[in-house]
Amino acid sequence: MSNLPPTRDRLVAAAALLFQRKGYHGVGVAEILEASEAPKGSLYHHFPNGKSDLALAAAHFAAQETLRILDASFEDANTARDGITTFCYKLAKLFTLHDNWSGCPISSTLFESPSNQEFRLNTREIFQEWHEATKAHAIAKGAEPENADAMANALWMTLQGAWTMSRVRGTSDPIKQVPMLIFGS
Amino acid sequence: MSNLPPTRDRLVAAAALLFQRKGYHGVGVAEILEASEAPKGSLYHHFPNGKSDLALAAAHFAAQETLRILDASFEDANTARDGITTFCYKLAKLFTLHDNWSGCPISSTLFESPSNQEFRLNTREIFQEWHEATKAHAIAKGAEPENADAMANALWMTLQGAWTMSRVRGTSDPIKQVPMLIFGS
Amino acid sequence: MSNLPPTRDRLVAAAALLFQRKGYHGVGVAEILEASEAPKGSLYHHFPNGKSDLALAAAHFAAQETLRILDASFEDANTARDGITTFCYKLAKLFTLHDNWSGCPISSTLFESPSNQEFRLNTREIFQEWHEATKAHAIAKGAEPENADAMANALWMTLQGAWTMSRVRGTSDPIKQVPMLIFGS
Amino acid sequence: MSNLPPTRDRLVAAAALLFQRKGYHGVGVAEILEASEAPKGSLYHHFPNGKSDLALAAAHFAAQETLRILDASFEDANTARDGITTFCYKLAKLFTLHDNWSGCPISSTLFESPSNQEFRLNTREIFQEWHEATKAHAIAKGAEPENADAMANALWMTLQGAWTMSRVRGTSDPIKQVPMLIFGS
DNA sequence: AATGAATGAGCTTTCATTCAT
DNA sequence: AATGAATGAAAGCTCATTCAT
Repeated sequence: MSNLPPTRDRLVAAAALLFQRKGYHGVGVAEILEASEAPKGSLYHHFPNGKSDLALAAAHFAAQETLRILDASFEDANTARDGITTFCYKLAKLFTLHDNWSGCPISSTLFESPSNQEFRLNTREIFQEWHEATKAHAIAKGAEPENADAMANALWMTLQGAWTMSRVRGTSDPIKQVPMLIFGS
Repeated sequence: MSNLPPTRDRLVAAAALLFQRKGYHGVGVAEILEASEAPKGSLYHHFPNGKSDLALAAAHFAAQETLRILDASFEDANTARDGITTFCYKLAKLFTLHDNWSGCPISSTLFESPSNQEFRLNTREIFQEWHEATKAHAIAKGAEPENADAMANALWMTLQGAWTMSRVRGTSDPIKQVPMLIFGS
Repeated sequence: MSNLPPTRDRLVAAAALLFQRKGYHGVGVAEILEASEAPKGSLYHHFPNGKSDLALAAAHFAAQETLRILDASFEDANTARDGITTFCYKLAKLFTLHDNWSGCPISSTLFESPSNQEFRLNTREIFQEWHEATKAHAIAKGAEPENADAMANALWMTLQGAWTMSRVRGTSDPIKQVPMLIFGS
Repeated sequence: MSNLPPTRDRLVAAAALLFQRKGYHGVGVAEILEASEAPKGSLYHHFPNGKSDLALAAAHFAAQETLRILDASFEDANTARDGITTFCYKLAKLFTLHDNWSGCPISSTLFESPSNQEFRLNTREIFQEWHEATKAHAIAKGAEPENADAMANALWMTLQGAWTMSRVRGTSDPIKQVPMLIFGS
């Protein structure tokens, strides 16, 4: 009867997309329910703590997606710089696909209220994973460990700024500028 | 003759602070009213379109504050790098004063605003002003125009990322790293 | 199986009564909620568009009630005039029961509705039903089709005026005058 | 400097028009102020009791206008029927000019809430004036006093219904039907 | 595992009015 | 006679969540 993925998965995927575009407080549960074609009562069946549980699941889901893109970017790369450059161009393409609006999937989803310590901790954990993965890829492509660490740090910091700037300017150009900013022209 | 009625000013200042910390949707009008000690009906007298109007006014107010800090940072600077470094340290200090939480006063305030289009227009305008002011200061301190432009671009992009990272990590370290990231160690 | 949830029914019945007496803008949702002993959130569960949706439902509910009174009035009538006269007296009695105030249940409810266009569509539909039912009854009691049509037209137009006049004068006399006005003394 | 009528007159005229179209509760004081280009604070200068005072003034203003139209209609009439027919056609024309929407200027303005005894009394008074004027005109054109009284009664009752029906159907036809309904074809 | 009606606190906004000048 | 800023009660509505089935 249904080729759709299970309800839980649909909820997570829809939530990830919506939170990334409109922020945690900018999306209502009703909107997520409608977008995922999930029945009204099922959210609290799968996520007993409701919206915040769902946001955490959505953030971790999006984090994995991002890691997959990172891995793919380094697959055929000769150098760390190559891998990072490919990664940024893939993100730029995604940004354009998402109507030139969606930002960092994690900070958009989990980061609107200072009082939520759990959100902050999850964000740190995810950013740490991203950092480690990037560093490992750089080392695998021949970078010195110390250098690889600085590179990963510069990448993710600059990328955060680029996501913001791309949203403001309505173009993916800032995201594409990231490699130049961190490696020099 | 040019001094606005205090109520309006109080509303704008309170809104700027709150939006910067909690985001547009994270702050209710009741909270702003309470913080500014303004009666409920006054908001709509001064800002007929309500919360979104107030957010715009708050963003422009915060933008001017930021410009003042920039100007002060360059006052006693010998070089462009000096001025930018001082500016980042002043922002880092402010960040710490604000409970290690508040981010870019503009994107925090306007990012989740109902209308993306209006947000973009106003934010671009403000960022453009910041860019031009920075560039002018750099040139005044002896930088080549072309170089000054690149410097301003790198500053504001990296700073956006640093604001986000500082919020995530709960420390002003990322903001302090900005000069190193854009000028090299 | 076909009995709607009581909450929805209570809302509609209470709204019909209140709108008929005080008009669309003269009744607040809080008043309807209180009269129907329904919790605040239920209204928007059953009527997603809120007050205006409820007013439409209330108008259609009241229209059916009115049709039932019309049918009952013609049940034991020998002639069309008899049926119409009985109908007017029944309405006059209801008017008195309702504190000499309530007017046409449809125009009272929908006249000030936000959208003139939607009001017109729904009111025309209801008035058409009333007209057809009246005409059919008249024919069933032996009236010529052409004559029955004119009779129905005269009845409903005059009755509208009588409802207004009765409200102004605070007495059901104008409603009782209707048969005389349309048939002659 | 200004060819505009005095502020008070502009307020009354604007209010009369707006109330006639949207009802007492359907019009806010802000809307009236804007339509009459009156300064914000002047309403309570001219009408110490505010909106309700203004509505009474607007109703009496509209009542005089209507009387003027009635007088004009009888000026060149040979019979009472002629005068009434002309009057109805003039009103039908006005109805069309007012976007096929505005109803009886008095009941629209003063008649939305049962609790307002003052409004009800003023409406009765105005309707009485209309009735007397009509009766006097009919007698002047040769009608028997008793007949003239019945005629006036039928006119105003049917006209109230016709105003409602015209609004519902979006055409002035019901108003034009009035003479036929009260005099026969 | 799944459902949709029910819930009431809280939201932004509109309202007619009052005040100081 | 005239002004516009100030006012807070009340408006309609949205929200994330809970409940009975």
